[in-house]
Amino acid sequence: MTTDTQNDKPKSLPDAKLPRGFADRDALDVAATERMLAKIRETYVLYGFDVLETPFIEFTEALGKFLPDLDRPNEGVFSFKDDDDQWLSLRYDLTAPLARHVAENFDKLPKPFRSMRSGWVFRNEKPGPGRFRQFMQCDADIVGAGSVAADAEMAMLMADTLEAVGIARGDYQIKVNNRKVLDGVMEAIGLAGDDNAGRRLTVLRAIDKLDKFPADEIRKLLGPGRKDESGDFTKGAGLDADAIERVIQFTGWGDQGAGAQSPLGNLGLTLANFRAAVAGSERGEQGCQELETMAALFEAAGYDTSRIVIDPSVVRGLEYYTGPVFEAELTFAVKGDDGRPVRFGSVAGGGRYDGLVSRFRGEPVPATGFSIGVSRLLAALRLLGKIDDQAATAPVVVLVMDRDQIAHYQKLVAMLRQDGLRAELYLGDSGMKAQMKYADRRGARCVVIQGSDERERGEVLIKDLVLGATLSSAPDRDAYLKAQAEAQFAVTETAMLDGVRKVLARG
RNA sequence: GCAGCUGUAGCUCAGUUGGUUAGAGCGCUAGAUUGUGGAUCUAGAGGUCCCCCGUUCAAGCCGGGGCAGCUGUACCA
Repeated sequence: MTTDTQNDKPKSLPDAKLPRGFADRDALDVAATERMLAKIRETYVLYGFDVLETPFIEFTEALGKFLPDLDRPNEGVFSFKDDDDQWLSLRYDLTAPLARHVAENFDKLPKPFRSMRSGWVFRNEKPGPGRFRQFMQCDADIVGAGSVAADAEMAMLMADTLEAVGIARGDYQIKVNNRKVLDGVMEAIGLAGDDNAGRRLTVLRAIDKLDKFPADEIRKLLGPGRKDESGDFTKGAGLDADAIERVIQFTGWGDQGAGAQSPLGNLGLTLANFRAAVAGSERGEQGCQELETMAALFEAAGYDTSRIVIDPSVVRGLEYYTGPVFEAELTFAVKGDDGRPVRFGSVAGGGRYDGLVSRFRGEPVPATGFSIGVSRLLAALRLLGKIDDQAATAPVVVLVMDRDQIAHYQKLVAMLRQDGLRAELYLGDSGMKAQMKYADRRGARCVVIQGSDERERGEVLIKDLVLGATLSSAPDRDAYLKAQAEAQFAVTETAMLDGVRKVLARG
């Protein structure tokens, strides 16, 4: 705000640019997003969820994102101080606001409470491909249902929703795991207790990277650590060889029929692996039991392993998930503009978070839900060419040949609009050639031209720009004009609507 | 955050061992075409060589420090 700095460089103009991670969205983007959102919402509604809308801004405290031991919000969250010195934040997901809403209105709400929300969320962190600082999510959650039947329903809804937006069966996979199983594995390798909390996190993070790195790289992360290709070093969990192999074994690497790199079709074998890995852990056994129940529900509802699988590499966020977790991934390769494969990560994810509402209320309130990354899903589908970017019907452009006749041109435009045709008058200052160029850029199918000759005869000239474009290879000027005559024709003003419609109907 | 790489026209990039007026292609604007976009030809506009400091008679080029972007990695509700 210092005017001094501005005085130093009086001639410097502000850079017209956006902070990274933010993007403008044009008419095509907006239309495609709205179409996709409509399909997602329709599916959620079918499952009985009610729409809820919450504000972009909440008390930072309500979102629960203060830095540990600091009187300051987490750096990943956009935050500012209000007049009354309270920290406010832009929401970074749609789950924390739901927890606040439920806690605030607990007595009024029917329970279990089925809620869906969609909208922009904000994260102050480094963006990447398919990763923005403002992006759209669409959530569905059930609060007040502790049974894994609710979790199973979430996984099935994820599958149905992805199919509703046009992803074919087989092109996606819903992966399910259970945090209790992971906790059990930690116990089994001797990482129980508060002392080992840090190492447990490191191990879980390493497991989470199974779909990113080969098994040997994971071994390094579980053991001493790993260098990336730029030579940067990541500290490992420091497990001994035995424990490393137990973890790797749990994930199913090297085993047939289970694990991230093996076919996931055999749920029985996967579960058997899990049971072996958590042997001796009560919590781990409970997790296995839950997964088994869910698997039975999937089967009964007709969701086979081509849609929903149990996958040990799914970890999800480390902060609040307490039971089943799920994640949706696209299973086909996506190539970027440069032809290199793009890693998109999961397009949807969620799980059981029994602690989130009880944070506000001292009593246990079970909840489960998931979130679809609408922006990311759209970006992936666009790269695949699966978004039919049908432009909004391009306008008919009425050219201005004689400036003193603007009123009359306006009248022609009004006639088109009254007939329901998207139409506009050229409002710039340039000559006819530039006006044609303008119409071309607008993607207009045709233009309406009226010079003094036509006006005297009470006619307009309608030019088909698409047809006109195909006649560019005329050998000489005469042939060019002659060919052009086929692409443009004169009609009386009263027949203008029919003429324009005729051209538009040419497709 | 950490590491590596890269910053020259709107875009993609050349630019010699440091040397005078920094170039190309594409794009843009206009003319050739009584009043016609896309092709061809011609002309024109457009630059703080990322910023600052230093070395030098002389820096787009060399040195130091910033900043920004890209990639990897970390974190990710």
